Amino acid sequence: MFKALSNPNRLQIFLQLTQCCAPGTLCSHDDLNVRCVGDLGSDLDVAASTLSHHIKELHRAGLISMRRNGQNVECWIEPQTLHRLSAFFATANQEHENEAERS
Amino acid sequence: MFKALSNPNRLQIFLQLTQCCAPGTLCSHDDLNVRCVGDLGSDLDVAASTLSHHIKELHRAGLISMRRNGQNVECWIEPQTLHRLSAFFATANQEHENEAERS
DNA sequence: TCTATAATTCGACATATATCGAATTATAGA
DNA sequence: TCTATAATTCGATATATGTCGAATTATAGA
Repeated sequence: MFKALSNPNRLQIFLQLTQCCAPGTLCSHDDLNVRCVGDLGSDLDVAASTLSHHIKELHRAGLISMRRNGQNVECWIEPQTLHRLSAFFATANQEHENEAERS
Repeated sequence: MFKALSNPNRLQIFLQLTQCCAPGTLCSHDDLNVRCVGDLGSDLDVAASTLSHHIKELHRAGLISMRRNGQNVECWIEPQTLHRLSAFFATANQEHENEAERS
């Protein structure tokens, strides 16, 4: 899970899929951030094979889903995993909130 | 940041420091989870040198703080970093919350 | 059916990481 | 000052990871 996000290129891909709309806004149904593999790698400067490898890692970690659509393979965030991740840190943070305030 | 959490042993150390009290409870001032290096490695089955290395990595990533106290070096969670991490995923998750509900 | 594009698989290789043991440093206490 | 304990540093090493290019597969369209 964290291993999948530990590589800068993979984190970048993850972020691109996460930030589908303006921060704080809910993604509308048809505004879903579905991007094809090539698109995700367009500003990444890695070979296609490397890109494919990273996408696969993110998928294996359960962070993204993918589906072939013609020549393209579309990717999107796996919302449940994102939710679990969010809940995990929220819980951890709650216990330490009073400490953070103190500085 | 995520690289620091990507190693199972380091994640374990991080979790030990995070879970200072019952989930959902606020750590009281004097209940702060401060643990010395050796203590953190006691159920980890790695050499002292390896443990030291991992602690250093967590520190370099800003996830923990440390201070020498006599023979021991005490470690604790860096609450600000935990807060930022929590906020990051909370924001990301908010945009995808409606998707998660759909399944 | 042929061609172009998107993506994946595979093998090779350089670099990064995790790990250890030995030596060293810091400190407490006898 | 000597000894024991906690921790760190250092060098060595095995394994994991990121990367590439070439070959392959999947699909759309001419």
